[in-house]
Amino acid sequence: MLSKKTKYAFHALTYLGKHRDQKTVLIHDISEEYGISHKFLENILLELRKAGILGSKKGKGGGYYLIKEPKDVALSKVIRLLDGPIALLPCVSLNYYEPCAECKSEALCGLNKVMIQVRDEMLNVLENKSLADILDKE
Amino acid sequence: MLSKKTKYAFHALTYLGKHRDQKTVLIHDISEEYGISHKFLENILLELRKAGILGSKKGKGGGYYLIKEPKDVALSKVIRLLDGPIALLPCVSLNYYEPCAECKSEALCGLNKVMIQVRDEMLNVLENKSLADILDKE
DNA sequence: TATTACCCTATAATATTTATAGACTTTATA
DNA sequence: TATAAAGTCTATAAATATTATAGGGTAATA
Repeated sequence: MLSKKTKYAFHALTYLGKHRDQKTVLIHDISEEYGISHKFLENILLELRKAGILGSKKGKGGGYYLIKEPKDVALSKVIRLLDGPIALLPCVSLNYYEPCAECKSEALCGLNKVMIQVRDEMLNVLENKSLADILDKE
Repeated sequence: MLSKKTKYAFHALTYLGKHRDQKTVLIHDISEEYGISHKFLENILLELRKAGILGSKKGKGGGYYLIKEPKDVALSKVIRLLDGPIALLPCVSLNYYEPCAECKSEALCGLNKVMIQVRDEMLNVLENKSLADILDKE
């Protein structure tokens, strides 16, 4: 399951996407809208900014804004950023690969093979759907 | 990511699948083979038994054995049993449905729609692949 | 009837996730 | 230029979930 962090990130991005006409949006406004702790959200937005998805402006009149086109923000990117691997096993993760501790041989592991399929099916959706697809439906 | 519990369950099932010729297999043998804590594994096997996947026999000469054909043990069943929902959001889970706390309207939620797609793609593999597919490759 | 091996519940240890705190920097504007 | 607004950053606390252990109970076998 996606963590709250990731869900909150999607909510924030949706809100920012809907308010692209404004120069900036306050953390406060987003946290109010979804009932998210201001400080918790702060950390999330910071990560999104460091990843180049959001921009920010300090000081009075400041806030956050989308720096990318919604269509260029793949859902997979957001999930990986906040939650880490999308794959169900570390040994089939493209971005966070690690061998499985108890596994003797990846080549001979039947689970490994199936989980590669699952991963690819998931990515097929998550890499090709973007913030734009979410915004469309709201 | 799958929990250790689920991974251990798959290992145990694989081991039991490979030793179907024997009447029973000791917890001990499985825990040795994969370096899993005996007691931890015990709880897992118990759950698999309660779910009707394994049978057991008490006393001397006892142990566990597969009660179903490997092809009839869908991977999705094992994951749901030990890990809970396969879906990435509670609001799109078929077996563990819950509304999302911060979500105002499921019908208007863009994430909801995409995550249904992801779930279906995952299930497309996990419902149709079984223990038999894992055994094949080992 | 002694021994083996699973049954079951409770609890402890650890790790992860979620949330909070507080001091700091930048910016607008009165 | 003083003040208040708003994001920055790091640390830590609280809550929750996962992983592991403990120990007595029950059934089967020889």
